[in-house]
Amino acid sequence: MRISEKTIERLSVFRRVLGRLQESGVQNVYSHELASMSHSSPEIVRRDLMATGYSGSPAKGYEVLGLIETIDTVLDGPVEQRIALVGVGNLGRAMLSFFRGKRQRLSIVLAFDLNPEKVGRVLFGTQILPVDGMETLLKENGVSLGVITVPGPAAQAVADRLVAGGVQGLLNFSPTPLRVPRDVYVEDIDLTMAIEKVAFYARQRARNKGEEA
Amino acid sequence: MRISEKTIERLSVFRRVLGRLQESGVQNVYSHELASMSHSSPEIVRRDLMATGYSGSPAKGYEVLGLIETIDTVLDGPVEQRIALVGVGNLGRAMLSFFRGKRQRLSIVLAFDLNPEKVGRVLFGTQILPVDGMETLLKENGVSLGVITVPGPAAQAVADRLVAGGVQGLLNFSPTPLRVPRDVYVEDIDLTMAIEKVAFYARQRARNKGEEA
DNA sequence: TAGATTGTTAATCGATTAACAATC
DNA sequence: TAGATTGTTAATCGATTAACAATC
Repeated sequence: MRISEKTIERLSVFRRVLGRLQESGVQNVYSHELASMSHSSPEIVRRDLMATGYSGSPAKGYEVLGLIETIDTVLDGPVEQRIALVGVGNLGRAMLSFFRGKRQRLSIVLAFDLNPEKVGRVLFGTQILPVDGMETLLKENGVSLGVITVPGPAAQAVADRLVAGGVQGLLNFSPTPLRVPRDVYVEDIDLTMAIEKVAFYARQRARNKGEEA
Repeated sequence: MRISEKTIERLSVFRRVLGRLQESGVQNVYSHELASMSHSSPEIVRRDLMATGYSGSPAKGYEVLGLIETIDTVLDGPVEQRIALVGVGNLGRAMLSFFRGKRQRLSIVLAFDLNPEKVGRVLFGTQILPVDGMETLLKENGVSLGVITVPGPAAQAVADRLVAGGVQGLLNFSPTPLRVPRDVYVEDIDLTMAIEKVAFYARQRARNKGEEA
């Protein structure tokens, strides 16, 4: 079963909505309900849920609990995946606090920083390590994912070391497009771009609105 | 001229690459060069640049300086847009430091926080304000964009107040899908989702690799 | 002029939407 | 049974890719 990138993103949103439903004691949910709660369309919901292999019933819709388990299997996977974070600035700290205990099989186990003053401190349960023996530590700890929260100019060097340490996926917050081997997956989150995009569309909508009136 | 969402994203990446080229004293650049430096294809680059209305020449490619000016006109727009940030946690601080003086016509002018201990402090040149009179302050300062960096449960209430204050675009870092009027643009950045996506694809690629061998 | 690159048009691809039979 | 929703197939839409004439 091939699951598209967009489907993965939406499953993650559905998962969160389902979590809230479960807390509220809701046992079943229809596609159109899930759609309206997650800014999607019923068709999309049905299609995405089908992709996970989970089936609903025409009478009761989808079982919340079963669906959560199925989505978790898809998103989290059967094996544990360990994450290393490089760059304990504001953004790095945000990621550490965000991710503490969020997912069972997905956790940040190592945090690195170049600054000697930060090294040795413990932040959100994770000790900050020096970048010196990074490759060895990554391998020893079986780290397979990396989060890059260093300033732009340092990003490529960090990526190279993470890859050398055996990392298979990267979450890159630097604005630098990274060069990595083909079999390494990179997800870029460009904060500057995001706000520029918001600015552009807000402006455009305001203009359209003005033209309508 | 209608510019697609993806084109806007890529223009932002091109803009950054062009900035580095300019610093290096490069005056002209070909589509295939820009493509390889920004993880794109020459066709995409040509198409996106055409959308901005800027023309290259077969002999020299695109003028770096002229292109930068054109992209800035598209991304930044002709008028100043002011941003308010709500939630001065780790992520909020990261955004404040990130954005300080990055763009001429795009700046975070107000920062709000619920915590009385944080209120009054000055962070990265911005004074932290209480949420009490938010709507009035937003209007007085002509704020048109909002950045939401509060925990999930508080996000909807914050969005409502920002919209009431006249904001036309939101950058939402909370995992809560926001309900806003149609004419307000919302860009969601879901950090948990991002890392789940990386985990999923890294796992998938590792598996594909194993199957090939 | 020759060669590479540009702007432009046509073909392909994938994702979304619409339509409909199957199911509880 | 009737009605709403599901899984499935066909049609639409948009973006990417490929092909090619125009240009320096």
